[in-house]
Amino acid sequence: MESNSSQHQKEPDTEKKILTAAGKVFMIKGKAGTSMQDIADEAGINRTLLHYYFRNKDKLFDAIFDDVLKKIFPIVAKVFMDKNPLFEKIESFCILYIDMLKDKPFLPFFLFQEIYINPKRLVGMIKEGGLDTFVGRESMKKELHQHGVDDMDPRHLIANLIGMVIFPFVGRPMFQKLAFNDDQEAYEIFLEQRKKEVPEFIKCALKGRNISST
Amino acid sequence: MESNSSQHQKEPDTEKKILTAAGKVFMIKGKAGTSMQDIADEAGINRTLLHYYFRNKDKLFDAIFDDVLKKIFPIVAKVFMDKNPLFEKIESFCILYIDMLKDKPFLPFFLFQEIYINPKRLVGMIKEGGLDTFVGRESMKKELHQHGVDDMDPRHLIANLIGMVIFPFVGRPMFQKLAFNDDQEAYEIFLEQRKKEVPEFIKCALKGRNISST
DNA sequence: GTCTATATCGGGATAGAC
DNA sequence: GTCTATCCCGATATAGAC
Repeated sequence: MESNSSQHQKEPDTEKKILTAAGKVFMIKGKAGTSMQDIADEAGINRTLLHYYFRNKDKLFDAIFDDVLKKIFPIVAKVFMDKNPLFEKIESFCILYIDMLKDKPFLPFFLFQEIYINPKRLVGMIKEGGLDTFVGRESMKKELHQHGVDDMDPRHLIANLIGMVIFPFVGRPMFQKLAFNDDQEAYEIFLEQRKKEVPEFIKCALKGRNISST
Repeated sequence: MESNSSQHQKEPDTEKKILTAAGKVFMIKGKAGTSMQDIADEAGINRTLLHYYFRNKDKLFDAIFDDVLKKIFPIVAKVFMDKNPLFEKIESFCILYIDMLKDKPFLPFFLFQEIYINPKRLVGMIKEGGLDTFVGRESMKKELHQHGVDDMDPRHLIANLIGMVIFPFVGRPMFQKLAFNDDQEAYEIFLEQRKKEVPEFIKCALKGRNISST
């Protein structure tokens, strides 16, 4: 019988509520800028419960950070590991990544910031993720060659791709204000458009480059 | 005579040292993550001097932030305001921006973060900068038209441009590790290459798009 | 598991001597 | 202008009652 637990709120899962709240607040305010109280407020619970479940702030942050990595790595890896044709990979990357960022816009931000401050994390991260060296670069070069592009380091292509996808999210407040007069709705549409716009841009760039060199 | 000041270290300018140190530390650790002691250590001075010169942490941060804005705005504005041909604007933007970021790699980071946390700043910022509404968009559309591109919102072009330029800096630790096996030197070269690579990529993209639609 | 009360510490800020 | 000493508060963290 668990009828006696009815008074205890029987919250669907306090731990889960904490993780959700912490993820949200940490992402926006950063680790240092976030207090345990902030998280407790966001979760609607007592502050000391955070310690009960996660011992201390560091541990809680780590839990969030690991979680974030688990979500983002498979997506990034897709571009390098997949066996699909180049443009298909790029397209699916854009869709996946943009959808994820719509859900968690601060994610790249959060990631990059923490790694800047604490680069050690990167080492363990990579070993766990099994991305020890950068596989797939040679194969990408080959793919570019098949499209008639021989004079481009694939890493430039990767940087271009990721940069184009990420920017509207990390720079959102500024860009939305300056370029969209703070029209939220228009910006949402813009973000959605980029799922097609970015792959198209890349496709044209590679095609244009190809033609120019013949 | 100022011979009597010889004991006093006669520092070339304490205030300047503070600004330099604060700029560095704030950018890397963020406002919340930086303590006054951190800055004092970086500057090699006593902590209370920071208060003597800037009263409190907020004021010191504001001084840094304003300074950053003054540097970055003219560069960004250049893309929209200039009367040069489109590709020249893009090229000079890339060179200016990349050179600046080589000097202050955390700058976009720092900017975006602060604006995310404190969007109010944006308002005052824009009014000071005189960028009230987004001028230059129509003229950009015209320019694109001259290049045979009619089906592209110039804002996508802007987002692409800025994203491509910024990413290698904000994502540096991760990207350098994953794509360059942490080879610092190779990465510097890569960054330098992007001054040509990005404009070239854009040029080809627009050309490719143009041809495809004819 | 959840709460209240409390210990402890670090960081911001000021006063005042030099 | 620069330093030491000190105040104060906010935030982490723990102990212990329920």
